[in-house]
Amino acid sequence: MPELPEVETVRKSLAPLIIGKQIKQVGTDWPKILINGLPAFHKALIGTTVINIDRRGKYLLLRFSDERTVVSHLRMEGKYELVANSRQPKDKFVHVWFTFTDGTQLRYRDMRKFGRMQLVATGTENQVVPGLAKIGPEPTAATFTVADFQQRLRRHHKPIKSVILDQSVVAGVGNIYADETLWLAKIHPETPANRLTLTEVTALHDAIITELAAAIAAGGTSAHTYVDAQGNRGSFQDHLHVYDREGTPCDRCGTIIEKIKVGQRGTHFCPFCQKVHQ
DNA sequence: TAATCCGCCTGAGGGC
DNA sequence: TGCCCTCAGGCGGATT
Repeated sequence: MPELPEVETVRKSLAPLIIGKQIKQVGTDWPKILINGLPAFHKALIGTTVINIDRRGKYLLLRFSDERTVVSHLRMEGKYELVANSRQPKDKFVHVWFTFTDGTQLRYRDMRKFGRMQLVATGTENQVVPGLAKIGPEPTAATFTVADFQQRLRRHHKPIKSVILDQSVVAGVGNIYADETLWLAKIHPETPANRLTLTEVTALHDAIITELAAAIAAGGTSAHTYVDAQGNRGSFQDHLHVYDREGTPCDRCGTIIEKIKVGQRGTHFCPFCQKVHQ
C-alpha cells in the first residue's frame, strides 16, 4: 500500500514523464473515482498542460496550466503508468486515463477501485479537499518538532498505533511504517498515546523522520503490488524489522514477532523489546 | 470532541 | 476442481 515514501517515489518518477504534456482527452470506466465526475474533468482539463507534480502526505497534486489541480489519492492499490500509444489495449484494472496530444497516455490502475481524484482550483486544495484541510505536519518539515508532536499525542488516549495512523497528527504514516517506527522506538503499539514519556515521544519522532527518509532513499517498500510510475519496485522491504514478519525472530533480541489487531489493523511487534506500559 | 464501526472493493488463500 | 468464506486496509461518514 502506498504510504508517504511510495507516493514521493511515484511523484519523482512520474514528473519527468508527463510534465509539459498537453491533455487531449480524459476517460474512465469507473466514474466514482473522479469525485467531481468525468464531465467536470473533461471540461476543465482539455487543452491544459501538466506543469508540475507536488505531494502532501499521501496525496499527489498534479498541477495543470489554467490554475487547475488534480488531487490524487492512491489508497490501497492505485498506480500510474505512461504508455507510448493510447490505442494500446487496457487491462481490466485501468480505470482512468489521460490522453496527451502527442499520442501517449497516462493510465491510472487500481485493482480495488479505492483511489480517488478530485479536481480543484490550484491553491484551494487545503480548503476543498477534506483530507488536506486537517492534515498534520510533514515528517520532513521543520514544523514537525518534538514539542508539537507531544502536544498532538496528548489529545488522544487511544493506542499510539492508531494515533500515528491519524493523518491529522502526522502526515504520511501508514500501517507498515507505523509498525516499523514503533519497533524502532521500542514502544508497545497499544500504549495510550497520552501516556508516552518525553523520551518515548522523542524516540518515536526521530524514528518517523529517519525511517521515512530511508524508505524514500530506497524507492519505497514493495509490499503487495506497489511499483513506481516507471514500473520499478522499491527495495525498502529488505529493511523491515516487524511488518509482515510474524513468527520470525526479532532482529534485536531474537524473540518471536507477534501479530495482533489494534484499532482493527493488523499490527506487528516484538513482545520483549516493546513492553506494555505500566 | 473523541472513539468506534461500517462501507467501499476484489484478489488471495484456506477449508471443505 | 470448484465453491464459499474471510482477510487485507485508507479514508469518509455515521453512530455511539
